[in-house]
Amino acid sequence: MPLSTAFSVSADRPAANQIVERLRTAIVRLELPPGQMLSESDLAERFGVSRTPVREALIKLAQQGFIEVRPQRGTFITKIRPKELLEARFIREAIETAGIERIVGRLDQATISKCRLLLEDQKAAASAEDVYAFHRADDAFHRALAEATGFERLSSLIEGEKALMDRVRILSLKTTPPFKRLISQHKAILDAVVAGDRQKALSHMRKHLRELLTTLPQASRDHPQFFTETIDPSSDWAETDSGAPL
Amino acid sequence: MPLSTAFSVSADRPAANQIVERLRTAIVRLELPPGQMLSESDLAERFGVSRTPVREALIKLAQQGFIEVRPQRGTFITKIRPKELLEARFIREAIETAGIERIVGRLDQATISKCRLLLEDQKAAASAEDVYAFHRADDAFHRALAEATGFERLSSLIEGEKALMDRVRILSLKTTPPFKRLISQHKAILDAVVAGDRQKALSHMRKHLRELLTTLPQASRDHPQFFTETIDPSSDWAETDSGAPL
DNA sequence: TCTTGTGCACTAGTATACAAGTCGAAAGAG
DNA sequence: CTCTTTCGACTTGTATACTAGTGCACAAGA
Repeated sequence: MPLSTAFSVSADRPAANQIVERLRTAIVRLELPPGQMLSESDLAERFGVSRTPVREALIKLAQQGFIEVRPQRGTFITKIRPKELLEARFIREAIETAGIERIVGRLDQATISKCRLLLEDQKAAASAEDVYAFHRADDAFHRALAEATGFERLSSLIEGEKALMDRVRILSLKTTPPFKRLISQHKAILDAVVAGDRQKALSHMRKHLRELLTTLPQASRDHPQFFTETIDPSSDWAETDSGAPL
Repeated sequence: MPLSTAFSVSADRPAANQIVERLRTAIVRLELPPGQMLSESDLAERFGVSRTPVREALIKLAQQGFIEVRPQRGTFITKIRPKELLEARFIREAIETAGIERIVGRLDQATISKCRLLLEDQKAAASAEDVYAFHRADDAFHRALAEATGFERLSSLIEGEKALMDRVRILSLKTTPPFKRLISQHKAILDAVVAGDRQKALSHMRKHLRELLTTLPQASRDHPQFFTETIDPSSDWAETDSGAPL
């Protein structure tokens, strides 16, 4: 979403929700760069609505950590905070491995088929070099596994943590997309879960998650304006996982 | 907060935030009963402000899961959903045990002192039979351990999950407060963490968390109007933990 | 040149008015 | 009595106007 683009909202559902979705997508895709200031009145004009629904959308996005409202000063796209991403990874490892524990060897056939289909989607997106399609399929794969636990909020929680990491993921997918590696990791996780091999499933999931931010130091140096700080790859920034053995 | 009470907000900080805090406290303490309808205009009148800040407060509370907005119909305090509580417990077990893994044997002296002080607070509150004071000290204890991981969002995440369980906790604390049991569990967790006994610390934390909802079936039968469904204690409702051994 | 003040253009926060949908009670027809 | 219809009193959603605070440009003074 270039900063000058005009959008319109449909009348059949609340404008605020539509604005949330559009802005969130634009933020995650870095079309709205971190640090960028947002003007409520400007957004209202571009969306063709009044300030009220825009404000309500911004409140929601602020609670999700995507924007920061500084009273009487302005509203800004949050810069990427490496420490926050490491936390998100930690939290995801804790939750997603707990989820694995719960579903290993107990996946129903429908979920297995769904996951295998999503793996095909990922392969297709990788061949087409469609970063966003791959991204969507990746999300859906993790969500499918989370939903298989029978816990509804689990997937939305994971999605929230994922979203925080998405901007860096987009950066790295654009430069050096490790499509094949990610796909094979997903396949390994799924196979182990289906086979009921608890240790293997856990270890694959842990490895998968711990690798997600390997591009963080490089990205923070390539785009320092997007980050609150740059990360020195030689430092101990990676020593933030659970410490559990793979 | 009885339904007819009038409140006022101070002018030195955003009204919406003050309203969020007041309503949240009232909801958690069941002063605003689950299922109760809230009127924006009524709240505005009682707080002495216009509908706008009230609406913004309600949006935030809705995102936190405390209220539900049904367009053109009304805004309601959410009823307690047992399944949601079991999820919250599952998530807490995943996250808090991961936190324990990270801090076991590595607590600094300041944190240790702080935690011991909070244990004293809990004892004092138990003696005084002050449910809310105990509740606050309990929150602070878990938060202190979470913050010791060095991860800032961890404690706020835990607090969110705790808050969902708080209404049931308040119910059980009011009828049969297991103060002493909770305190000794806290002490056992802390001692094991300080001593660096990983297995013991994990097992104590797991046990502590899994016991938190033992009063859920009783509470759901005593106050069915607060719940979306009642829980049969003989059912397998408890079989929702991670399955990890104690 | 540097400092200081002053005003203007911006910001978010709040108040108020109106629009659009929902539900129930009362009125009227059979 | 029963069913139907209509009207009105609610609800949340949105638009608009106003308030109060921030910061920057720019001019006036040393």
